[in-house]
Amino acid sequence: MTTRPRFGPVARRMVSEEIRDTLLESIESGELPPGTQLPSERALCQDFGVARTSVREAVQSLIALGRIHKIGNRFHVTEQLPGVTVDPRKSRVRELFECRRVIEVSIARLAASRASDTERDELVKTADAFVEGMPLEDFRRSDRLFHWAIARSCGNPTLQELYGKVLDGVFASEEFRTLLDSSTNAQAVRDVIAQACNAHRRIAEAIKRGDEDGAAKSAESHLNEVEHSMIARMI
Amino acid sequence: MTTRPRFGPVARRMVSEEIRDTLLESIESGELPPGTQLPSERALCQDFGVARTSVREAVQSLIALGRIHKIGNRFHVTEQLPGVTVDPRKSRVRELFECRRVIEVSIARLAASRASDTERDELVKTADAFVEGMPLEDFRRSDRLFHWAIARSCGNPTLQELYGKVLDGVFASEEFRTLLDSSTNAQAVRDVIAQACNAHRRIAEAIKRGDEDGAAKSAESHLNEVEHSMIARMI
DNA sequence: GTCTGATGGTCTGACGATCAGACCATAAGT
DNA sequence: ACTTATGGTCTGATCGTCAGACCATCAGAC
Repeated sequence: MTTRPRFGPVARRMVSEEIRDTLLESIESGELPPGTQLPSERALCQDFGVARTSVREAVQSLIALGRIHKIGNRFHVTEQLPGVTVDPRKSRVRELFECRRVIEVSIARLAASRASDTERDELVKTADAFVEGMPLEDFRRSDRLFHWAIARSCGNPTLQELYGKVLDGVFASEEFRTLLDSSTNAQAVRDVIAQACNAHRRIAEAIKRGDEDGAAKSAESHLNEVEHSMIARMI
Repeated sequence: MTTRPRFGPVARRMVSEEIRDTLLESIESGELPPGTQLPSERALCQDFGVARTSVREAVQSLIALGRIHKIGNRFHVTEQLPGVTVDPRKSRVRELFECRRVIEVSIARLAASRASDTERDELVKTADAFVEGMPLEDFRRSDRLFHWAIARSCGNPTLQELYGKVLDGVFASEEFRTLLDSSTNAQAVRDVIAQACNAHRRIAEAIKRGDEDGAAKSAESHLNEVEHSMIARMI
C-alpha cells in the first residue's frame, strides 16, 4: 500500500480576530499608548474595510482582555502594570521584525524574479533540509542559511549587505536566544520549528516558480506568524 | 490636530484557498510528484477537517491553474514545463535606488504614523528650505538633511542605521556626483532641484497630516522620478 | 445651559461561505 | 460481472459577516 502525504486541519481566522490582534499590536507597540482614545468604530470600519459588527466584536474582546475600557461613550487604552506596558525586550524584538519585514519581503520578491535556476533549486533543497523535531542548534543554523540564500539571489549586493546586518542583529539577539531556549519550553520550540518548516517551503516554492507576489506574501506571513508567536511568549 | 494610527484592510482567506495552496506546496515540493494520483476528496476532507464542497472548490482551482488533470474518475498531478528565467543586469545606480525604494518608502510610512508634532513641523520647515535655483552644493546638503530627518522620526533605530548606510552609499556615489555635475548640464540640474522641491514638500505635508499612504506614495513617486531622470541621462 | 454632532448599543434582514448529508453516474479493482 | 470507490450534483441548515436603521448617551461648541 503506497503512502500519501497527510495534511493537518485548515487554519481559520475570523475577521474580528484579525482586527483584535491588529489593535492589540498597536497598543503594545505604543502606537496607541495607555490613556489614548481608541479610534471610533466607524473610523476603524473604514480603515479595515469591514462592517461595524466585526469591529464591535473585536473591540468587545479587547475589553474582555482588559486592554481597553470605556469612559463615557468613548473607549480608551487601559494602563497596564509597570514593567508590562513597554517592555524594552519587546521593543527590540519588534524593531528587528520591522526591519526584517521591510527588507525581507522585498528580497523575497526580487529573488522570485531574478534567481537563477540553480539558485532556485538550492533554495528548495535548503528549505527541504528543515525537518520537524530537528535540534534547535541545527534549526538556527539552517534558518540563517536559508534566509541568506534568498538574499544572495535577490540581485542587489547593497540590499544583501544591509540584510546581512539585520540577520546579524537577529542572531546576536539575546531576546531571540532566550525565547528559543529549548530547556525552558520544548513544546514551543517544536511549534516554532514546525511553523518555520512549512513557511520556508512555501517561500522557496514561490521563488522557484517565479511567483513574486506569492514569495512576498509568504515571507510576510512567515514573519508575522513568528513575531506573534514570540511576542505572545514574552508576556 | 492629533493623529491616530491608520490600519489597512483586513486580510481574508477562504478555506478553499488555504487548501489549494497547501496542495500546491505539496505538488511543488515533490511530495506529490507529477503523474501521482491526488488523494481522494473524502480523504482530503478528513485530513483538512472540512466539507467536500471546500475541498472540491480547491481542487477545481488547481485544475484551472493547470496543476492537476483528470484521468478517468481520478485526479493526477500534471507535468510542468521548466520556468523561464530572467537575468537582468543592474547598474550601481539602480541598485542604490532599489535599496532606497525598499527602505525609504517604509520609513516615510512609519514617520507619518509615529513622528512627534515637533518632528512633523521640522520636516515641513526643512522641505520649505528648498528653493528652485539654489546652488547644487546647498541642495545636496539639504537633500540629505531632509531624508535623514524623516529617518529620525520613523521610530526604529535599526532601520534608521540601515538607511544611514544607504544614504552614505548614495552620497558617496561617483555616478550620482557625475550626473549632477552642474558644469556639464546646468538645465538638467535645475530640473532635478525643482522636482525635488515639489516632491519633498509633498512628502513633508503627508507626514505632517499623518497620511501614511500619502507619505509612502509620495516617497515612491519621488524616487521613481529621480531614478528615471538619472537613468535617462546615463544612456 | 442648550444644542448639535459623534459615539457606542441594539436590532433586522440579507448574503456568502461552509457544513452535513443524500443520491447518482462512472471508473477502478477484484 | 460484480463490488467498491471515485467525482458530480443537489438540498437544507448554520454561521460569519454585511449594510442599514434607529436609539440613548456623551462630548464639544457656543
